[in-house]
Amino acid sequence: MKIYAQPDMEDVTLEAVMHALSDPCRLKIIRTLMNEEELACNQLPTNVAKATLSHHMDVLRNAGLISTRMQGAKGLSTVRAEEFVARFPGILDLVKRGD
Amino acid sequence: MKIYAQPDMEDVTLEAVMHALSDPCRLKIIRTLMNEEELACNQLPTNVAKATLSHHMDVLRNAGLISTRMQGAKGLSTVRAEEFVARFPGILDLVKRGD
DNA sequence: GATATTGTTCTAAATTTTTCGAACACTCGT
DNA sequence: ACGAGTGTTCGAAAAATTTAGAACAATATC
Repeated sequence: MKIYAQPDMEDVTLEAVMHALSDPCRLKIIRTLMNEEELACNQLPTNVAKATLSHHMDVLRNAGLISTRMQGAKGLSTVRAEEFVARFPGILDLVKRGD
Repeated sequence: MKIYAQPDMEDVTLEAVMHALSDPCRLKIIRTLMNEEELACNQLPTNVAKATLSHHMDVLRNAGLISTRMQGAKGLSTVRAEEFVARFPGILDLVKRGD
């Protein structure tokens, strides 16, 4: 069973966050997860191949934006909202607003 | 005399902002400009060639982050702090904090 | 056990970004 | 007018990102 490592929020850099959120596909993923609680990859609204999506999820994880837990064969992901907001206040509000 | 067009802040997208601030060189430029008021390109702390710097300044301008006015042969740039904060609250504070 | 589902990893191609040299235009000081 | 300084633009190389097909591992379902 795959264990997803997530960085300590302390270790996440603003640069990594900015990069993670500079891609339309990843932005869409985060926006979706902010509304829908916990979702598996195949519930996410993308048109990319699964290998590509897997990569995007990795970028988001490494930027401290999401955490993923395995439930059976599925990896359920959520936004690390509370922690993230504590470290980078403002960002998620802007993402949510989305304009 | 070169006139620098700057976008209406309304037209700036979050994605463009995120991209602009995802580069270490550009991040450093903004941080410097936040402390130093108005600076010409050659006052900025970079190790890149001038053509490269010119490109970075373009990216920052297009993301609504800076404006540039000509004074003689120099282009003096400043952060569009007030406008930018009004549209994207939180971001500049995080950039300034810089950790 | 056989088959489908879920998602990762490897490898590589396509695309985008970053970079810079050289040529150019403009301003300033002399 | 000349030379130095400032920065843009063109053209192209280098580097990083995005993308996906195929093989794979693990779980779930029948």
